[in-house]
Amino acid sequence: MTAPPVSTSPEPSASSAHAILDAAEQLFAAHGFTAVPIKEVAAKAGVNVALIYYYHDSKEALYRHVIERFVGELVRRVSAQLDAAPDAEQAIRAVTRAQFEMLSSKPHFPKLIVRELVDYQAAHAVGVLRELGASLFRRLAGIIREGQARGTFRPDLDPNFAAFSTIAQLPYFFIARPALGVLALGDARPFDDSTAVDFARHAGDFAVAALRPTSTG
Amino acid sequence: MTAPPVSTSPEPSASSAHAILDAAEQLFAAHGFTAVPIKEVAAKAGVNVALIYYYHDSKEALYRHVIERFVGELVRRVSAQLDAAPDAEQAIRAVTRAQFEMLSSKPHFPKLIVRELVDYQAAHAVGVLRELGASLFRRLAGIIREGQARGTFRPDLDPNFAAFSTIAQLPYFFIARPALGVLALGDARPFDDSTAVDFARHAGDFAVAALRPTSTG
DNA sequence: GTCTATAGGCTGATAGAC
DNA sequence: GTCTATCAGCCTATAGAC
Repeated sequence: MTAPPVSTSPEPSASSAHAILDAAEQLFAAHGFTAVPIKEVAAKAGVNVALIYYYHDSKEALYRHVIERFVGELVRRVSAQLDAAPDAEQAIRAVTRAQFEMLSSKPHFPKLIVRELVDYQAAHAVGVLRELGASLFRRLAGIIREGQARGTFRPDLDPNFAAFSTIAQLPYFFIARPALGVLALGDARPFDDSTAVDFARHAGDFAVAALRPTSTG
Repeated sequence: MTAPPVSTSPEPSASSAHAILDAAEQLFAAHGFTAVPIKEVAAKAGVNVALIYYYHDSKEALYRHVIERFVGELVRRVSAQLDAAPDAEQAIRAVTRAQFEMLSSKPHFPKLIVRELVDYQAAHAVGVLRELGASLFRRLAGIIREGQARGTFRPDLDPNFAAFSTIAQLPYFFIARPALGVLALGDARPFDDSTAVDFARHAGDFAVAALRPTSTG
């Protein structure tokens, strides 16, 4: 999870390349693409501005590379969790758990994703989103559909919609987190980490509860 | 809902003031605060740049005024829907319905809200968010808590969390909408309006299903 | 209230030395 | 690979005429 020690003989530069991507990822997530001058990326990465243009054709290309890198990691992590789930209900919980691990280990991820979604019209990451969709979203929807066929899940919910309602909870929680203290408590203090842990468990519970057949019908 | 005809005798300027706010609202939502030059706001509003500084102290002040205006309207609309709901289950559906009406009548709203949330740390709208929280979120959580006390809702879910899971669905749907076609269908074409109507109904169903007691426990 | 004209700073990007 | 030096353009904001 931490940056691995890089081979020091032929390409002593690879660490700079990583540093640039890391700095850009954090800054773009925190303040947005246009709000961050490359000068600032360079400063945070501890390199010169010109070096960024050595690795990337333009500021926008840098942004695209950042998006591609982190969406790739997101796909890998969640896929691994899904592979290990024994049944449909466990799979639902596995998805929210994987989301939580991802979001809390890299707290700026949801911001980046959401910024990308909001700016989508103008945007960069279509190919990368297609990959994300194929490997994750459709897989989750398929699991729900299967559960419905076997009778463990209620049949009246649309599987695509249910999948979306399931995955929407945690990203939106992390985005809204700074405002949540105000919303729920009338207080400016943001929720602490244990609240996030609790909400992650809740998100699994909520989705499973929605998918189970009801007594009242 | 449309701009009301303004008194034309003493202040013929009020229409310019409105035009500026309208233009800024749309542009900031579509492209973000830093990405939009005031020059562009002026052009879209059909006025001169200097006039914007006549009404607003700075670009950031203009942004704050935009946020305050539309959050006020959001609060008013959702409150009205909640007032009319006869019972807890209807109230849940009323919230998602009000969200849907708001979001589809002003499609750029969720973008603005989310941008504001993402940029929150640096941010502007604390007071306005507190108002939103008091009148809407806590009211919804209270309704859920009441339903639990009466036995119509399952008691094991946290009322605040359940309220959040409920309201997260629709904003996130509208934000992710341009990507949804890709996610679900592997196709770049975005969902049409009837899909949004269907999802709004689903969001109510999903939340109510999650809150009802289950047969399996 | 509304405009024209303009200042001054910062930004993305490149050329070229090492 | 990495840096120094530099430019042209755009951006926020103001002064002042009408």
